[in-house]
Amino acid sequence: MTNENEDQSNIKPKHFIQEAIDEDLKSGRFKRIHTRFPPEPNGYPHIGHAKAISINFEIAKEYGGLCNLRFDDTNPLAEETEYVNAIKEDIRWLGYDWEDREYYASDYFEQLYEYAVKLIKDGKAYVDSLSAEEMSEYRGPWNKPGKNSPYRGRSVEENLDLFERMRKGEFADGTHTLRAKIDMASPNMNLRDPAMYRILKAHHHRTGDAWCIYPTYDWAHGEGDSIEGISHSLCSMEFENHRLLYDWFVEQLGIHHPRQMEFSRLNLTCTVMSKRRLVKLVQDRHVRGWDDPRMPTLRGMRRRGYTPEAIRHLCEIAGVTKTPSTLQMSVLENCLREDLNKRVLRKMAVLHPLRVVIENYPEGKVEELDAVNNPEDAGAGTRKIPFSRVIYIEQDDFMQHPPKEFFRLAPEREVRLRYAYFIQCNRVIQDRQGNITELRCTYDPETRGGQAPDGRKVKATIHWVSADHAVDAEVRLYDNLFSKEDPDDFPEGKDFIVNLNPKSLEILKNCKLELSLASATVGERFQFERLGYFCVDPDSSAQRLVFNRTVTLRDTWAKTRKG
RNA sequence: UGGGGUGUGGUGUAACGGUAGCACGCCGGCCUUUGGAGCCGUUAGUGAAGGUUCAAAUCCUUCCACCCCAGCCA
Repeated sequence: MTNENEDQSNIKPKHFIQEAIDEDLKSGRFKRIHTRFPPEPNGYPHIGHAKAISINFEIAKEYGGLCNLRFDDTNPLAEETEYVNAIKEDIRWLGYDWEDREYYASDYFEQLYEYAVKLIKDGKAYVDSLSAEEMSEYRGPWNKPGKNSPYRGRSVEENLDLFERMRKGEFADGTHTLRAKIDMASPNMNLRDPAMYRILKAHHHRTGDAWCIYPTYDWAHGEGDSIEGISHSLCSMEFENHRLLYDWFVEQLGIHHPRQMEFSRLNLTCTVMSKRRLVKLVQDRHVRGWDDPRMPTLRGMRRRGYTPEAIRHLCEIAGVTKTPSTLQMSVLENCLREDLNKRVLRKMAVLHPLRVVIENYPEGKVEELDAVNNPEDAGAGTRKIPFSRVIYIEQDDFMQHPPKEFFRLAPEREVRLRYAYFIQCNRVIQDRQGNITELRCTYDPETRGGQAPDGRKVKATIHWVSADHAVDAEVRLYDNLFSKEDPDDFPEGKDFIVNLNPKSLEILKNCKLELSLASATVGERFQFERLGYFCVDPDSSAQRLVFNRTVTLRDTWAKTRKG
């Protein structure tokens, strides 16, 4: 039982769409809330789409309403069944469910045709026979009114006849269009007699060859919303200019009138979101494909190891506003770490192995040491890890001539091997080029488990893997795809490709993992202690494990090292 | 150039005429068998100029900046 005055600070403020919905419910404009997510099946969803998905589904949930999935498939030239499947898969992965409400704009083609006939009969639509170029000329520029098409005055009968023959396929592509008769002088370009149908003798992914005229977005979208009984049609800001037209169509038809509201899209630093740019990255092989772990596509992020929870949380904290904005990648990374830290098992893995021989440890001896699976979750328990005379540590964890802020292993210095013993470095072995190839150390048998009975402290704890028990693996390290926060900030005469981060992918082939990782399965996520979060890539086989680094741990040492 | 929209610390977001708050980042400290996590603290903001008011991020006026629109794309 909570007291209403108890803690006002925990009440989440409502965004402008929620406030509008509250009013609409209060005024009786709508009795219940029904939203929809309306993707065009012409590409793979990315994190920007995740925001639209989450807004629509979350609002429906919050108000006890429903959210439909509706494919906006009015352009057969761009759309494919492969994409509808991909979109469904990604929405489900994000954690949203449209139940049996999977609709298609193409479900409404017949109804739309009848609506169009009604508008023609009412004298509100006409068949135009201007070419695309002519139509553009007649439309005029922003600051001057357009001119009426010479065909604007056709009789209802002639329009009806022509429109029917358009449907029958009597005319070639592009020879006629059906246009709404609104106002060629409107300052809003969308109202200058917008096209409603174009002739397109193209195969549609669902209706096949049944149609050779296809409705435009403006003509189909609001009507689809209306047919489905949508209350709030939420879309991104670029459709704000279309709202007058949206309203005009449903008003003329006298059908259920949903309320369109616009919010600004989600942008992220160091990546690109536009379809055109994403296609270029894939086509020109700057990435391996749509599911490349560096891509902002949901399949890319999934492969990288992102959790749906982290993505949903990002959408939540990004907020819903009309302000154009770009979130910093660190916000996403923080959402991810927050989520992964709580639930993921810790393992030890050495990415850049440096061989260490513990000279006073008996040859052939193996001990099983206890390690904590997740310090954030006592229920995750412990595991045994093998320790022996030869181990690998991270190359970065040793410095021959350490600066004073470095407190890992160095000559004559003692550190703790996590969950094992204190070791001290006695000798550095180098090859002819001066590369450090091996360390000779001694351990203190009294420090088993990591504590010295004499109370002696060490300044660092480092991770390690027993050489004889190590699992070999490939690890792929990812960094931002673009090195510039804004990839579109490029010199004149160049394009965004110049801002690609040359170090966005680094492949390590000789990594040593703790034994228990041998049975890891594709998609499983772990924290490699002191390094970051990693997940098993589908490229893994029984012979060879492949891990992706999802995100690093926060690394304050790396920061002081640079600064 | 016409229309539509948006301006709050570096970034994102609160405030609905009454103490400019939160998150990420940054910087510093505590703690630590992960230089992780956690905890504490610092820094920094109302696009500009006028006006109304006891009081303005909020209301009014003017200006400035940025985004969207001239597809038979969505």
